[in-house]
Amino acid sequence: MGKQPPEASNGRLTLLTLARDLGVSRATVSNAYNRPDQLSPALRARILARADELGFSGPDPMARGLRRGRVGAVGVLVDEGLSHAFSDPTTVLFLDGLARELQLDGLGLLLHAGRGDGVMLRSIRDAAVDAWVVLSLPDGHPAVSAVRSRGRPVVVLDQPFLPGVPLVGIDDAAGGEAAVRHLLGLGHRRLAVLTMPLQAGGREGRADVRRQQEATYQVMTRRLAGAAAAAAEAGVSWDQVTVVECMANEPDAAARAVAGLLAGPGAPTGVFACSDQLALGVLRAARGAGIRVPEELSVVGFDDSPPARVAEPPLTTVAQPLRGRGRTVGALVRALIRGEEVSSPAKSPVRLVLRSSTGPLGGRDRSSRARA
Amino acid sequence: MGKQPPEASNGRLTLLTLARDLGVSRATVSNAYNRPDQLSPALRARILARADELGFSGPDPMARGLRRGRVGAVGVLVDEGLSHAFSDPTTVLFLDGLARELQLDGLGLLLHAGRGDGVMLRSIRDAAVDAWVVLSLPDGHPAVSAVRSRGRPVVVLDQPFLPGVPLVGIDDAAGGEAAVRHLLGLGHRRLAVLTMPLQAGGREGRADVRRQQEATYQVMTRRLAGAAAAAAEAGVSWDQVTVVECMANEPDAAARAVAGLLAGPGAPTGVFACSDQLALGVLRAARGAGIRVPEELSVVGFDDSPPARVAEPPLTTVAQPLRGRGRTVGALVRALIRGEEVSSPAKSPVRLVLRSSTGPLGGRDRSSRARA
DNA sequence: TTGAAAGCGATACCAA
DNA sequence: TTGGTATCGCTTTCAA
Repeated sequence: MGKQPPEASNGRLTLLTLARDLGVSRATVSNAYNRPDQLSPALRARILARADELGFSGPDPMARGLRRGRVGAVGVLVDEGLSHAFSDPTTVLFLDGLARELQLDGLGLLLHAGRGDGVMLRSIRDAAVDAWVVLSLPDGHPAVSAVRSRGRPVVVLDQPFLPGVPLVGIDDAAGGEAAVRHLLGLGHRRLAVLTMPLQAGGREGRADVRRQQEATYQVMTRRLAGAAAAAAEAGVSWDQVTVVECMANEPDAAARAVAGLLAGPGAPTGVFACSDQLALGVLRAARGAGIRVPEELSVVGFDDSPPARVAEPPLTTVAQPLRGRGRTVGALVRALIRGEEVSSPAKSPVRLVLRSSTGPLGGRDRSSRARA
Repeated sequence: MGKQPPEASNGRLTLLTLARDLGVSRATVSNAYNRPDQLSPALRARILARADELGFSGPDPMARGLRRGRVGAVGVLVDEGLSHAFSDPTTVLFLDGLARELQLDGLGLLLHAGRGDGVMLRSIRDAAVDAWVVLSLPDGHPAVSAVRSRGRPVVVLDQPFLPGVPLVGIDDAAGGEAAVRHLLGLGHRRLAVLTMPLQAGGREGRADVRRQQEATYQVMTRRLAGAAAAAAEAGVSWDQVTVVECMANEPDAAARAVAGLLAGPGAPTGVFACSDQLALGVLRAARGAGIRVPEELSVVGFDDSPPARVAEPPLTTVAQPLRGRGRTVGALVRALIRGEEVSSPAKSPVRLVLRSSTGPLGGRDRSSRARA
């Protein structure tokens, strides 16, 4: 007796408390929860029943986690605040796919949002997780190195590229190229490209080539490169293409950013927005300015998110698998946690979906466009 | 020596490894991380620097969690899938407020979504969290009891009511009442009320009084009760009010649910939708049917979510603090984790926000409404 | 099928 | 200011 731990000295219920109560060893109780095959069904039932009576809800997750080396949670790093992230249907669908896949192994999602300030870094350092998912963060985001130093598996969505870390991405360049080629094919020559923030803390307005090259969001770099390639192919100089950066990946930001552009002289007749969110903003701005789409203005989006389908008019856009990428990332994470080696899967192909937000140049009456 | 643990036998880096390397005790290293005031700045700097060199990213969260009895995470229970939950701006803003508040104590959010199936219950049982937030779940949702039995603090948003568990809610009845009274005040007598699902797994279509009473989403019960009270006050029998239940709290579901209603004879001239999401669906359906709002149809929403402001026309709606409720819940959770006693705060007041989706009966030409 | 004992890695007393 | 030591609650060989 003397050697035995004090009887629930704590008041808290533990495996041991329960074992004592039932007159069995803790190992047996543990097995009742973790290895049903290691004891008789009858005994197991008795244990579980008694546990329920006593209000014992199973082994303490922390202790079990320490012992087993796994907690059953995956940390997810998202840019900016939660409301920012979740206001983007693209992210939401990704997370949904990810959550579903991870649930297969009973893994939960631990969200970490922020710009990489001290608080965020601390909470990354202290988070009890088995692996990490980096959700499209810019180069140099402090959270990324914080996560890497934790020494657990990491999977990156889209960006940043990290040597030795599996990355799930798409062919962004091909997407940008397809979008712009489509506009050019319709006869448009006065083009504008709308980008999400090119660096942490976006800047609104024209982005010159230098700003484009300094982008820390590689996804943007690649889509722009694709767009430029398509332009070059058609003999359109990239300098003639107006590249406008938005403050955020939100319709409002895009609407604000293009308002002046659409109204001015020499306004573009074709716009490639690097996300559907931005494209929706362009549609809104056009509507506000009385510009008809697609008769007077063609708009191409990117993502093929649900709102693209119900937009007015429905958006021509570059489709990428949204929920599917979540599942892909989830599968990689699961494999890594199991200790398997994995490498980045091939980039998902993209596909231009034609809807009614694009049309031939001068498809109808363009005179109403004359203003000022 | 003999008694000392093996030298990093594991290969893994621990406090002890580092302590040995530096020739100090583990307590000192621990203090370097957790109690800077317990050692000289110089020593602390030396320890941290060496840790960085060695790639030691701080104390193991699980071990620390076990020892301290806290992990630094809060479990959040949401209905249905993540994509469902996040497609509702109301939820997103709530989570944003919650996350911000919890971040003050370095607490992360561990998401648990689902209908309460075995997988969800298991992951609740195994989740390492310090407290729980229940996000508007119906009575009898299995996850709720799973969470309670975990014996950690719980805070409920809106529903279900649990004795002894703090709940943050609003005056739903007053909201419903204000909405319907407003419609009645404008002269509307042919009314319809649109509800979110009344039970887990909604049903689309007319909800008779019995169905209304059997609702397991108490929030709906209360809003309907408020609406009924306003009707009674104006001498309108509740039987004359068409109550339609939607399959989900989404515009599409609402649009589907009311399509027939708006077209038919004796169509309502005033609709109270129990959420902005639903109200947006009504606007869409009306537009699709060529019914002008507010000239031919008045629509009141609930929540005052961001889309309500930019809707066409902007929605008259019952405003409730969205992000603010997240902060409130977060503050309660923090207090509970600190071991303080808390009780439910007073219900937030609601306030009817008048915009342009409502107007007097027959405000303009109603003849165009004649059909069939 | 069951039980005893050895850690998992860290924290927080209490001495020194 | 620093170091020893008990303990947090559980899982998992290994014997019985």
